[in-house]
Amino acid sequence: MSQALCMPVKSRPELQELLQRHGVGVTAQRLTIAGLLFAGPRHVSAEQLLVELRHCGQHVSKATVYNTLGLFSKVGLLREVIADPDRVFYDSNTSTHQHLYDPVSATLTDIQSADIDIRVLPQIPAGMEIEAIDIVVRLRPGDS
Amino acid sequence: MSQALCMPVKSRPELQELLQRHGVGVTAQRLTIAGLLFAGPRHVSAEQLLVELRHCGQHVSKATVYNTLGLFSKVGLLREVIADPDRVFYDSNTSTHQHLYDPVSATLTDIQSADIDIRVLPQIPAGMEIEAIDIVVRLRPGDS
DNA sequence: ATTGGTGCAAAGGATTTGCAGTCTA
DNA sequence: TAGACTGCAAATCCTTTGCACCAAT
Repeated sequence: MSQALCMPVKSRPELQELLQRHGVGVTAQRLTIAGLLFAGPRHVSAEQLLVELRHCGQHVSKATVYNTLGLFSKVGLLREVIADPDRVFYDSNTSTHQHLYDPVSATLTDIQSADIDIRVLPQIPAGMEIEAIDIVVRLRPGDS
Repeated sequence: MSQALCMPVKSRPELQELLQRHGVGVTAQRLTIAGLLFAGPRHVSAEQLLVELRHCGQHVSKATVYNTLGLFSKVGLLREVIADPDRVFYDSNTSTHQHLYDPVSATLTDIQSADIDIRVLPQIPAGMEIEAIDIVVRLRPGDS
């Protein structure tokens, strides 16, 4: 993680606006986390984020990391990705796209929308509607 | 769960063959579990299966349920479905198909292959190959 | 002052593991 | 009998919660 991502929080008014626009109260911890996540497209688990924060010398408690990731997801700043039974990943790219998953390195990668073409028209049970269509292409080490 | 599924295990030689064919040692507990799962297409979590076993008056320990589901998945008798961060589902239908997931009732439903059309051609990282393509259509209560 | 947010530690729930006893082949 | 399998409980790991303290309105 580059040093730039550890930059002090006050110098980033655009992050404050981002949180406010989503109805999220602005706090130092949330700005720090936002600074790490919204610097670009990222796929992180709570544990990974916690480690990054420690590397930056920032102290945010584990509970706050979980609460913040959950909150950000709820308001649409993040997208939860369920690809591994052992941990939830959070994707800072909330636009519609799909994923490649390598269970060995526990790494998610985006699939470019040009590389995937889905048409789903299942019968949805009465009173239900589609919330999302999640595709995970699971990888394994090649034969070669 | 119908009474028939709780039927004694010894009277079902086809299940013994099924396990043997997959290189799995035959034991009473595995036959009991197989009897419940392979009576038809099913989507169960470990906890649900444990409850069913109790209803049948069969006693299988929690550890054995987990171990057996893991073993059956490894040898291809079951397919793991990662749709909910809180529990793994096991699908007794191992042929290629996809799922609808209702988080409210924690219920998985098959999507008929006629109702879905996918074309994926992502760039796979060198030395990797596709293990599986998993699609989960996530449902929510309708607006109506 | 009141409300919301944070930290810490404890609680929770799913899954795994260690080990002694039991069953299969 | 030797190796595999099971049960039970304890241990783990991820995540949530309870509660006292701090910050902002």
